[in-house]
Amino acid sequence: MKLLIYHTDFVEYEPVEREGRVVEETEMTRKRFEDIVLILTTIEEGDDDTVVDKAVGELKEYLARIGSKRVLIYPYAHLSNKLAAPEKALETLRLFREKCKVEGMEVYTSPFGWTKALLLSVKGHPLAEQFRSITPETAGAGYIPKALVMEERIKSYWYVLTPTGELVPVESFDFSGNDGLKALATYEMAKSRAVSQMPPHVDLMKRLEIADYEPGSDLGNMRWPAKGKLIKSLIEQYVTEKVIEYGGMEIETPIMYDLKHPCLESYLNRFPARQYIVKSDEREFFLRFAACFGQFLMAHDMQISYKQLPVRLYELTRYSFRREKSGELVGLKRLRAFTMPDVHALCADVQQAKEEALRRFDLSIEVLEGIGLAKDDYEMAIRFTRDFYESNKEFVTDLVKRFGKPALVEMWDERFFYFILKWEFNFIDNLRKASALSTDQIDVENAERYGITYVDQSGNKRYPIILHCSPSGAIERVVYALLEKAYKVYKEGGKPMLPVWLSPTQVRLIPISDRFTEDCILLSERLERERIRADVDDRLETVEKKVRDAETEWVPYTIVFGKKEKESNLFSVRERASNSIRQMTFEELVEEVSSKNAGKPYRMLSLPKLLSQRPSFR
RNA sequence: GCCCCGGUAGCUUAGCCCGGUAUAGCGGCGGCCUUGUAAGCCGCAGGCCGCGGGUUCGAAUCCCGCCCGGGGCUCCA
Repeated sequence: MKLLIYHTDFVEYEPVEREGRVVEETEMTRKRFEDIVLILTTIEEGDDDTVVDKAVGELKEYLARIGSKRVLIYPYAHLSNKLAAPEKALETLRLFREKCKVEGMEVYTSPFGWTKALLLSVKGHPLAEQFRSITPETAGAGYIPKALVMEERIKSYWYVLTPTGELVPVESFDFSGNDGLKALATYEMAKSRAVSQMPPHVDLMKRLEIADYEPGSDLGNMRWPAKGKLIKSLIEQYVTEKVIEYGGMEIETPIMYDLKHPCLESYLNRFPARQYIVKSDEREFFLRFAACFGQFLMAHDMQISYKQLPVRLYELTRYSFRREKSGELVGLKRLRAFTMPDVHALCADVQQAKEEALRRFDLSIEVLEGIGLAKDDYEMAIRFTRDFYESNKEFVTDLVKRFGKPALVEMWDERFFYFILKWEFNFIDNLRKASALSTDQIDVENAERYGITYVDQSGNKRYPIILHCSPSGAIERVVYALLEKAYKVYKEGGKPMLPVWLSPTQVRLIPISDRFTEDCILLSERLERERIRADVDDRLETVEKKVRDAETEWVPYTIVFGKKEKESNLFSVRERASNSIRQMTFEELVEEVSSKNAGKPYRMLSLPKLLSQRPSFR
């Protein structure tokens, strides 16, 4: 049985002619109904009493939600290609009408067996259009992906787990001194992601020419002018280097996959209607929303011995795509196209998976630390089944102990997802909204789904456990976190800035007049040879103006260069972080900046060295 | 989809209630100043007031429709 339901302002129909041998008698007049629920009903082969009961139940529930009782039951054969025989269909339809009346609905009917002219006006609210498919087997709602049905049923139990292994129900945990965690708990448990005000990073990303909206693209697809691109590239490079150091094998895979690929179909159901679809001739492809597909398909074809485990595959996806709801997209926090480092580890068994997970946990903390986000800046959430916790308490506690702060726990009675454990680090922004940065999952399902195997000691093929980790989270989101963090500093009276290694201009040279521009250019070249990004503000502006502009650009070191500097080789270095002017030699300056760049990637400034030559991106 | 708010120069914006084709700052351009640590001075250019229609002698302003953006709600086929 199929029900296509419309909540309407009005419906009009008029019988035109008899269509089949089984026909109900009716008046040949036009009928109009105001503010009524139209139910286009198709009776299919095998529909019985239980189906009707279920349909009535669903309908009743629906009517309660929209607060209506008036229904027009309208026989409509076009929702199925396996119609019941007409006699049987009419009988079932009549039963349906009767049961609806018994349930207290105000039932109107249109005649079975007629071609009818139909005019309707559907109300514009979210529940106004509904579809139900009810079969004897399920006697349940169709058309809803399994994962979503399960998600509805999932009951979460919330706790806080302390580094000493105490598991406290969230409502009895004392959050004093753990304000960030409190914000996370509130945010998570409400399950709401909508944003109510503009977060401060949005203005910053535009003003600093880091990122901006691209009106010519879809929502959540950003443009990155030169400074932003430099910052983004540096973070990408840094994360990649750290993952390779950890043992990741960097690979690259396609961004689009066949919608009909058997392995992908069920995984796809996890995110119904959230993909971009690309049509190419007759085929349809979806744009990947994670690196999993490419890596799993690659792993499927690999020959792996137990001796090689864990095998670690790494890709930085540029991009992954998710068609997030428009209301959720603000600035860089949540995007439809994002850059995601993703490292999978294939592990022999749960024991090896746990050991590997700990390494990746430490890696994630280290990566965030290197980027400039300390443990104070984020909170941990960890999710698992009760079962897993009971038999792996020591491991779970070890994770929280390594984190060193209490963590929010979401616990389920059953395993609904493909993972048995998942943790994330959540950044809390200035609006007290949380968003996940690093994450790792222990996946016990996908190896089988994708046919990924390794050969064990006795020559048998076995399915590995797969860990899914993003050590930093989306790169764009890392930038968001850095900007939000800077704003927090500013709000508390400090000077907002990016880490020196990420600052596009690290040293700004300000010649006191154009007589010194040449000296500044030479000095900037010396700095560049030391892998320090320097530029020269050669504009015919006052020193004050140029200093001010350097400050509003968040340049970490500024040198005003004039006669004194030329003669003494001692510089007055204006340092943003300490808001002071320090006398330094060239060597001391190089030493200072280099120490902040140590262990981090370097890229040249991809902007004209002379500020007079630099166009504005906005 | 519905509700609320908005759309004026490259950017930020005044004017709108109460109709008379528009204000300022930044930025850009030109000139003066050759400058010592957060905005030097003078001048110039730049606007189909989101689009379409209506009312009116006359619309940025009032009315209707639409488009786009931000937010809320809701659905997450």
